[in-house]
Amino acid sequence: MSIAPVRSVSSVTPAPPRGRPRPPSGNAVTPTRTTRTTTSKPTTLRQVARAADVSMATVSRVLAGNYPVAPRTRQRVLRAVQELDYVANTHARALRGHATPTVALVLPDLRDEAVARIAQGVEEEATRNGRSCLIGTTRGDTERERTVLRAMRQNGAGAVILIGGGAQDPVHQEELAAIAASLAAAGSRLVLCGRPAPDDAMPATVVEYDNEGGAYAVVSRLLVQGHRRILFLGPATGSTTAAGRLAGYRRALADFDLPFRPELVVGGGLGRADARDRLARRLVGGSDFTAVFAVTDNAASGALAALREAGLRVPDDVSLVGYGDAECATDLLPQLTTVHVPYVELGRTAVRLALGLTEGSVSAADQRALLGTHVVLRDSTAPPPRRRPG
Amino acid sequence: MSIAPVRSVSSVTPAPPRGRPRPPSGNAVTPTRTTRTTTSKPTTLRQVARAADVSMATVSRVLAGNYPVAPRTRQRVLRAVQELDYVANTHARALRGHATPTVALVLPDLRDEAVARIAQGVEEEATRNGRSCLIGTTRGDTERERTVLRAMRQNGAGAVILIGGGAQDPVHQEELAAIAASLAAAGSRLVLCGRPAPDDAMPATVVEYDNEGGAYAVVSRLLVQGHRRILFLGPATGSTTAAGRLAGYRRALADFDLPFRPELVVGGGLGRADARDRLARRLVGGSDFTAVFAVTDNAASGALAALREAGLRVPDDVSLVGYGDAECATDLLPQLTTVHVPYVELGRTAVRLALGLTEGSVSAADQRALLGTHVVLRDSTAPPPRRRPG
DNA sequence: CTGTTAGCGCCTTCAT
DNA sequence: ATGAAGGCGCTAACAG
Repeated sequence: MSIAPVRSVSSVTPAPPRGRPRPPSGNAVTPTRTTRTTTSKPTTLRQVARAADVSMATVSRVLAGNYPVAPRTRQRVLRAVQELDYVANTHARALRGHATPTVALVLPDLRDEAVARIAQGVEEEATRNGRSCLIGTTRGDTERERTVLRAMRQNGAGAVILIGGGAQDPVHQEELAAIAASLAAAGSRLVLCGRPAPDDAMPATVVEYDNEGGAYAVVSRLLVQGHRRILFLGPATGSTTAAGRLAGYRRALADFDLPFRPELVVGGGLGRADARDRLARRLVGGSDFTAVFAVTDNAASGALAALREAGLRVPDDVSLVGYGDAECATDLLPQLTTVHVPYVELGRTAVRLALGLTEGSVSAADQRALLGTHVVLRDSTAPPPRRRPG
Repeated sequence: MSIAPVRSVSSVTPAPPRGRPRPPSGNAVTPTRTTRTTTSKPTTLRQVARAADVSMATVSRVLAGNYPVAPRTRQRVLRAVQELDYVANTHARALRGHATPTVALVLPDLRDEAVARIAQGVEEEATRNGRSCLIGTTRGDTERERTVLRAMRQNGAGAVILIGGGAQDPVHQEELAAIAASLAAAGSRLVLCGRPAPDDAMPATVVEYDNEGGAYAVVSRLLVQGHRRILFLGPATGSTTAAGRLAGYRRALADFDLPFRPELVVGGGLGRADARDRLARRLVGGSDFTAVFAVTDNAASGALAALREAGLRVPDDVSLVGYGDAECATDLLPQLTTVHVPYVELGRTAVRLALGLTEGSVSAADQRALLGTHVVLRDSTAPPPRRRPG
């Protein structure tokens, strides 16, 4: 309910320049630092060479360290490098063939917890392999997605990892396939991460997690505890993610010889507010279920609120499970039983596959990885009460 | 309590190569796509020129579009470009002076919600200005921080934005200052984001938010409601962030002519678990306060759990406020009154300052921006009960 | 309108 | 052990 009223307290303050003028700063910050205050262009190899009174080749060799150089010359060069604060120009180096291929990461929005986790994994594994990591966001806009992907390709990314490119739009899929092909032709590679492969013909590596299996496991858990009427809270269609979870739900029911009851599918979105509203409406006439399987932890959070408002205790009256093992899962009271998704590892794996670092790797052609999920048992489930509440 | 037991459900599956061999795929993905299946090097301008039977300069001009070219030739060139799937080499272009300077982003961990928000802001503003965005994580390791910063500098970043470089270590600060100077000398710039300037002599731009003011505002709010004994839940020292919030708390008290009572400072960390434990212990002998100011929303979440376990209702018995306006603030029941921090805008501003895009900008030297915070009123506060509970 | 030429900064043979 | 020279792919003068 209460959409937060907002009270402005302090306002934006484009601050004045620092109060006191920078003091002369008695000791130089770094002994060897010269006073190069002018905003100038970076030092070049040639300048270093001149300063050290050697040829450019020698400087290069000293820096590369893969060739014998007289100790005395080396010292001189090194000092000049220090003195001039020389740093090699990456572009020139790349041009010469010594490129450090970049790993490009394209994602909808970093504020999404799952996305952020994958991104963290990607970045870690990328730098672990000496690659730097370029990032671009799309806000879920398919057109922007293509633009960004192309930009990444142009930037010479050695691999492009796409998170959440699961748009159903067939046109977009074709474009994506074209980009993937183009990338492949340039010796790079497209990796789809965290979403099932959209098209079997797309020349892309796919890294996904056992979405359906996780749903199956957590619903089975409820069934084993004795629950027979389990609400599915979330969209039955639309996102492939939700569809997969529904599939797992249904398979679990089938394994227990229980019929699938469409009236136990509530629908709605993946978010908290929607879940809360939908469930609250569903609860007006009392509850005809003993457990709720929410498609996401956020939805579960909403469900918890709705249940509580309806006077139902969790897990005493109704059991509740979520999906994703988000931070909020442990913030809830009771702490939420949920399905853990190895997002960070997903990102790591994506990079490994993209770089061809997988042991026992298959052909250089398309590959695929499926990471396991597992149930995290917390406090939101219990056997169903003797008598149905409500 | 219940540290989640973990049940492994499905395991890691290095999947076999795709089942059916790629079908001939009746229609080519893209009409103009030629079959370049070999993982080769990207097409060069020269190849395009040869294919179109023109000089390299002409191709360049067609692509740049800033020079008249005969329509017929233009067509030929364009087709060749399509045909060969040509993409300009960024490095070569950069070398020639047409560099699109990169914005580098250095941060401890993307999984942190606040960090992710800042990062999102940085990325948005960077691409909005035609810059690509390089990212590197440090895990809070100061040495790694320096390494990453230097790497960014070497990568030719046009600006480097550092999130959370608030380590107290003076040695690190000096190193940082040196890097900042080096960056400045190369025509780039270091922007410290979301943390107060560590050293007044550091040649860096600083973007921060009104940390102390937010604390002052939210505590004032409690005081206005009639609360007189307000618990400060969080570290009193150590992090500058917490220190600033404590300062705001104290100033609010002072403005109400109330003494600062050290026994109302609970201590602990910024996280949820610690807050919960500390507060629970504090509550054994009953509560001697009517409100709690938690330094972070996570801490507030922990506090809520502890209060509930102690049989105290929020806000009926005890009011609770947090800081940061995290996602979880609305997930809690009751929804948490907290201080909103404009993290995304912080990131945006950092980029704008870094790129010198601020209107009415000051000298090119150090600048500083202070963004306002504001209280978000939700449901976790109320006037204190008549009689002190407990 | 188009082609030729000369580098951007670096690395790497090839000569000394 | 060091220097000179050529070229990575591209663009911007300068000719035609």
